[in-house]
Amino acid sequence: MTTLSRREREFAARERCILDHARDLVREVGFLNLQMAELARRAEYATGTLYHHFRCKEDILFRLAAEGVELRSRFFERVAAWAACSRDRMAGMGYADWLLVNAYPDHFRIEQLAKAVDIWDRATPDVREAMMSKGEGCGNAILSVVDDAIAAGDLVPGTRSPQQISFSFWTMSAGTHTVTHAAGILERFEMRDPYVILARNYQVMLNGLNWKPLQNAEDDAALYAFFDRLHAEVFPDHQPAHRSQRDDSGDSR
Amino acid sequence: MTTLSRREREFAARERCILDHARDLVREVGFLNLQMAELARRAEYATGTLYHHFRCKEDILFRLAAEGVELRSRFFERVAAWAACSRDRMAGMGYADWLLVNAYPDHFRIEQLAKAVDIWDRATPDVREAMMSKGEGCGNAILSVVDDAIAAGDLVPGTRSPQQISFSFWTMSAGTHTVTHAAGILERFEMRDPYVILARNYQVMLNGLNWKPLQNAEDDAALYAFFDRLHAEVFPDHQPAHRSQRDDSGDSR
DNA sequence: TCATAGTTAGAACTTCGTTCATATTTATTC
DNA sequence: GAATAAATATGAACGAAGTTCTAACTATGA
Repeated sequence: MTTLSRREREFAARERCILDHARDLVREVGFLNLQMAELARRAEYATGTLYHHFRCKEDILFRLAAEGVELRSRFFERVAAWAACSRDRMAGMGYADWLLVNAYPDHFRIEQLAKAVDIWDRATPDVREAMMSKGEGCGNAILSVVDDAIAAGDLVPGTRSPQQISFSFWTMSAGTHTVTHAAGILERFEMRDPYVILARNYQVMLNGLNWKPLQNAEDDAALYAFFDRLHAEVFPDHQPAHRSQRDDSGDSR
Repeated sequence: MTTLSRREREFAARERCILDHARDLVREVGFLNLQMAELARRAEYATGTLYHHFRCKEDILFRLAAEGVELRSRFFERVAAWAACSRDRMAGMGYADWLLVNAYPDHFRIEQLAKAVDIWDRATPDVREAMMSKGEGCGNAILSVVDDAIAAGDLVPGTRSPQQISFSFWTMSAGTHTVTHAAGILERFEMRDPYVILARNYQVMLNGLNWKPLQNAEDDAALYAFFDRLHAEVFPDHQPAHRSQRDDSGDSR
């Protein structure tokens, strides 16, 4: 029993080691340029050993993607459970995504590549499934906020389903990631702090949906105060994503 | 002179042939699974011949992407030149994107893959640059509508730059594409007609920005009337992207 | 008809992802 | 504690696919 679990521990540790080195390598050279032999060399194992842990190269990518997706679910769930009005909680989702970008700067590219059909098809179905299921928390968290808003009377859904309302915010976040991380875009279309703009867009969208309490979407001071409050109350254990307005320390991507 | 231009014509025709077959193959098996030898076989040329036209596999992808990007620019420019109020022209951009999806159903995946860093880095810089420059019309068209709106007094930019306002709509469109085309997403999160939702989101965002004339974002009849008008006046030469409300023919997505 | 330039062909080369037979380590039994 | 068996690690070898190279071919012009 003890011996078995020790083996399991060692196996898990080795897997962790491989994944860590894989993450580094993906960041350095990209997934397509990642060589299994080089990964094995860095992790100090033989190439064959890698295949005792992962059935193919793509599975490694999916395992990396799963880690980011899971963290995002945790972040979203924290925001959904925040003791704040429904509007602030929805606005907080955009910020949570921003935090994730800081925690795993290259996560978006990994996730995007994993979901590109070409690579999707090559991965093992159960590894793929595991990655997707880690993301279920995200959708549920957002949906719960919409439901709360409707129940509290902050939002009148009208002809829209809660799913459709969630979809709206989802596309804004996904699009901001896409445009921000796509090669050669931001350089051309000069755009600073895309995630601040995303937060503003959330406010505009919330106002457009008549999601109470309405707020002046032009008020940057209020927006940064919101960031400060959200960070202090929900993510005190993380570096803030935003640079506080009166403080020039901190990082903003 | 004549001989030279005939040669050039033949060369161009061959290139066209290769690109057409490449587009088919990408649709069928994906870009990563596209084999140069198979492409050569289909186009009825030798593999070596392909390399007289394209320096590497990735360049083929970028050439395909460029065609879609160029068409989108043309679509956006048409909408920008439409004799309609600034708000309708901005709302029309979302519809133009939808038309593009119908014209080149697999374009988004191609463009997304091309812009993934891994592949981006492998392509020849000038082919990459050519693709990007085809897209300049898009940004300019959107920006011109924002500028017109401000000039006409339909929109008060406040603290936002015209670029930032364009960015908002851009992220919504890009995000809708991302979510719609990513493998395994829509199947899970059941969502019909994502581009209709995108159009609604445009209306919500326009209202949130207080972009005049304000419109009831719940009014689907008005939305479909807008689709009909836009299609009739700007894209009479294309199949409509939407299914008309009283007519069940036509395609949606 | 011959020389030249451009084009095509597909075999050979190269670079990986993956596999597999062998070596090694660990666990069990006498 | 040595011997056997099972599990695991190893890296050379394999095979698939992108790219290159050179010999053969075609068309043009003198």
